[in-house]
Formats: sequence, structure tokens, C-alpha cells
Amino acid sequence: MNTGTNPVYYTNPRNTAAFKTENLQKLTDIMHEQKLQPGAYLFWEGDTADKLYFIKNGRVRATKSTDEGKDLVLYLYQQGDLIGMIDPYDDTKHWYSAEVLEETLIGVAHKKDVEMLIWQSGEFALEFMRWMGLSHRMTQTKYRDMMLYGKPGALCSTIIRLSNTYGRPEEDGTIRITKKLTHSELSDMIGSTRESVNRMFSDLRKAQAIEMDNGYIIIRDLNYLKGICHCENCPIEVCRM
Amino acid sequence: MNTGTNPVYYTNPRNTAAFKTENLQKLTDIMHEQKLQPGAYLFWEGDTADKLYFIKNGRVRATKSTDEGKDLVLYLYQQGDLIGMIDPYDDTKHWYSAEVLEETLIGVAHKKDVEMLIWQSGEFALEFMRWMGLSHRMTQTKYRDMMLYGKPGALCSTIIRLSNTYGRPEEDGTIRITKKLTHSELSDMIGSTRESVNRMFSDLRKAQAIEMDNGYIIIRDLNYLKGICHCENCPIEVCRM
DNA sequence: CGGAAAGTGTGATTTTTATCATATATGATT
DNA sequence: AATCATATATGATAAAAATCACACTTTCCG
Repeated sequence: MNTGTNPVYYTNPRNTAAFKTENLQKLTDIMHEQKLQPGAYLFWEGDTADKLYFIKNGRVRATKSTDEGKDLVLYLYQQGDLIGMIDPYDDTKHWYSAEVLEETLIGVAHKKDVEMLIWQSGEFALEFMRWMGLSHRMTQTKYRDMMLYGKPGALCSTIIRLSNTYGRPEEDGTIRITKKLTHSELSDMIGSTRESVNRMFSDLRKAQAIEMDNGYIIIRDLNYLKGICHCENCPIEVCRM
Repeated sequence: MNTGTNPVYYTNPRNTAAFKTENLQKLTDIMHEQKLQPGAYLFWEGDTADKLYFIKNGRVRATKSTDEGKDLVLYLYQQGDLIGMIDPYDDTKHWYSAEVLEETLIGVAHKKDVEMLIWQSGEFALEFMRWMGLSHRMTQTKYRDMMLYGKPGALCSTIIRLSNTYGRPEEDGTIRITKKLTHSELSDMIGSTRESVNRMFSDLRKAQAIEMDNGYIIIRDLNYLKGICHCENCPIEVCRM
């Protein structure tokens, strides 16, 4: 599945690990390719949700925006991720938007064609279902993490999820998050403010749990972070952004 | 699907509306029945998640508990609901518990048998998938509602969801929630405290948005509640507890 | 290089929400 | 009717988090 064309950052297993190569192939076979530039949108809030997207390369961010200008970042997708949903309605609308963050090569399938595949192949259906199950569990555990231990818990959970998505283990035992994130971006992931994130970061630095290396987060004490959000060590395909 | 054996309260459409009767039948055919009393548990946090449950009659509450004694109510299930998850692991553990609230008649299937059904029948697979899609969207929109508009938003969203699950329209245009809920129970649904819920209730009463009729919530001004949580009028199968 | 834009850091203040305390109400049971 | 358990209501206080204000740093780009 990992085509080896990702020289930029360390890539961890994606949730399409649920698929055997042959079944993922069936899916990409019914897709047409599209190359998108940063700032482009896969879809906007309000668009009809009749497509399924597969990221061959690049990064996409799913965001819900409010009228008051507040943003809530729901998911960060990257190489190997599948975006979209099958439901019983023909005219379901997206309730969030998906923005391309880097030059992204994407496969696009029509929901109807995916449904056809599911209908035809039991094995494909089963694997697709397992992927859906994983996706749902990811949303559920994030809900839990955001609700149970305040903003510090939400932040630590998010750092751990980021480390599962972009983390590269270093020789000295620390973990480097190989994506730059501003305090604003982080605050949009946990429904907080950049100032609060800043203060929580100072606290974590003081506790020697993290350090910053010109813009990159380095995790020095993963267990400290895990303690704050009462981490339950979910599988890596579930504990992600 | 509604067997008409529910004399106690008004029943709204469940998310298994995604299934045709014949496919729901296929599912119940591979299930064995079990009658459970209030206080019993379908499963506990930590149990192996290898079963799928279908509620023929009764009520079940899914709850995540913390070591500090805090509870987070995740879902309220009732007649017609399906509980469980298909994922790629054989030994997945539940991360929350499911407690029976009333005498409940339940169908239990083994995950393996459900997977067999999915494998064999394209139509079943497709409908099962649609149900999974709806379930996920329900979790997602709840996540959104809990994150975006503070505790008052979370509470109003919850009242609206309750009205979609237990609401009975009255002749005077109000909606009666035909299940008694204490302030404590409501606070566990929104990650708040009973005192805060009580104060928010006073505010809503003052605004003539709700009133109480010996323990039951009556919605007088649904639009007021919708305003607080910026309701987007999701389908009723999605906007539920 | 220089200046604008974006990002960080931190005090002071306000708002939101939780906690603590206590009074009253309601309902079930004997 | 008296008692006990549970639930509601509300004031006072504390803690958590957001907002406002402003200084400083880094990055970007003509």
C-alpha cells in the first residue's frame, strides 16, 4: 500500500490497513485521478456527498466552520486515507469542508460505483466495513478524549494522535512530530484558543514532557502526556487525527 | 420493523430504518434471544467486542466511566437499534459499558456470523454499511454539537436529540419528552454537572423555551433551542442520542 | 535589506463552568 | 403521618478557560 513515494515525512500505518492490496486496487480501479493544489477543496460544507476520495499522496484537512469565524478541525488525512461516507440517502450534504494542504494526488469514485463493488464482492464489502468500523471508532475515541479531561486532556490526546500520524522516533528516545503546527491550528483541533494552547505548552515544557525545536514538537515524555488524558492505548489506526 | 409491542412511549424512527424488513430478518435469524433485567449489562468496558446486539424491546445506555467516578453517557439505545461494531481485529475490547435500563428483549449475533452474512449477500452488505454510515454520522454530529457552542449548546442539542428519540407532539404544539431524566443524567450526557444543568434549565424556562411537567420536559419553543446550538436540521436518524 | 505578516509569549481581566454548602421539594416506604 | 432517599434550587466561591491588550520574535517576500 505504501508506494514508497513519500520522501518528506515518516509515514505511519493508515486505517486503510484494513484492506488487502487487491481490494484497495479494486477501489482505485473505479476511481479517476485528480491532482490538487494547496488551498483547493475536495468538497465544501453543503455540497452533495456522493463521492469517495482516496489520498494517493498529499494532505487534506476536514474543518467545520461557524458563522462566528470559529473553526473546528475534525480530521487530518494523508497518504493512504479514504474520505467519504456511505449512507442511505441520495442527496446527503456534507456538513464540513475538506481543504487540500499540500499538492495532493487523489482518487475519486462515485458513491454508486463503490456501492456496486460492495454488492458484487463479499470480500471487498467486509474489508470496506472494517474500514468504516475503524473510522467510527476513531471519531468515538476522540469524542471521549475531548469530553473527559478538560482542555489539557484534549491537547495531550491530540499531541499523541499527531505523534501516531506524523511522529518519527529519534535516536535519543524522543519522538519528533514531523509537521509544523501553529498554536492556532492546534487550538482549532481541540476547540480552544491559541493563548490557552500557548499556556498549556509552557506547562508541558516546564514538566519536561515536550520541547520545541524550531517549530516542531518533540515529545520527551510520552507517558506524561498519556497520564494527562488517561490514555488507553488504542490501536494506532484508531488513535490518529 | 416496529412490532407494535411498545405501548409505553411514542417511538420515533430508528437508524435501522436503513434496512429493508427482509434484511433485518436475515440478521435476526442468526441471533439468539435473551431477556435482560434492568441493571444487567450487555457488556462491560474491557470485554471482548465480538458480538452484535439488536434491541427488540427495551432500553440500553452506553456509558464510559472514569476512575474519578465521572460518567459520560454516549448513547441511549431503544427498540429497533443495533449495537456493536465490525472492525479488523479479533480481540477488540469495548472501551465503554452497556447497561440495561428496562426489561429488554435482545437479539445477539456473533460478529463472525454477521461477517458471513455480509460476505454472502450484497444487498445485506450494502444496507449494513448504510447503517454503519448513519451511526458514524450520529457520533460526528454529536462531537460537533459538544465542541462548538459551550455547555448551553451541548444541552440544547441533547434536548433536541431526546425529542427526536422520545418526543411526542402534543395538541397545543409543544413536544413532550416521554422519558423522565434527572439533571444528573443530563449532565452525564454533556460532560457537565447537575448544578450547571439546573441553572441552564432555569434560563431556558425563563426564556419560555421549555417547561417541566412533573419531571417531564416539555419543549415550548424548539426554535429557541435550535438557535442556541445552531441546529442544522440533520435527518432524524442522525440527530438522536 | 527592510518592512509586513504571521506567530509566540504573557500579563490583566472577564466569562464560563465547576465546586461547595445548604435549603427545600418530591416521592416512596413503613 | 413520620422517615428516608432522591432530586431540585440557588447562593457563594473557586477553578478553568476565553478574551483583550500588547510586546516581542520569526518568517516571508518584494
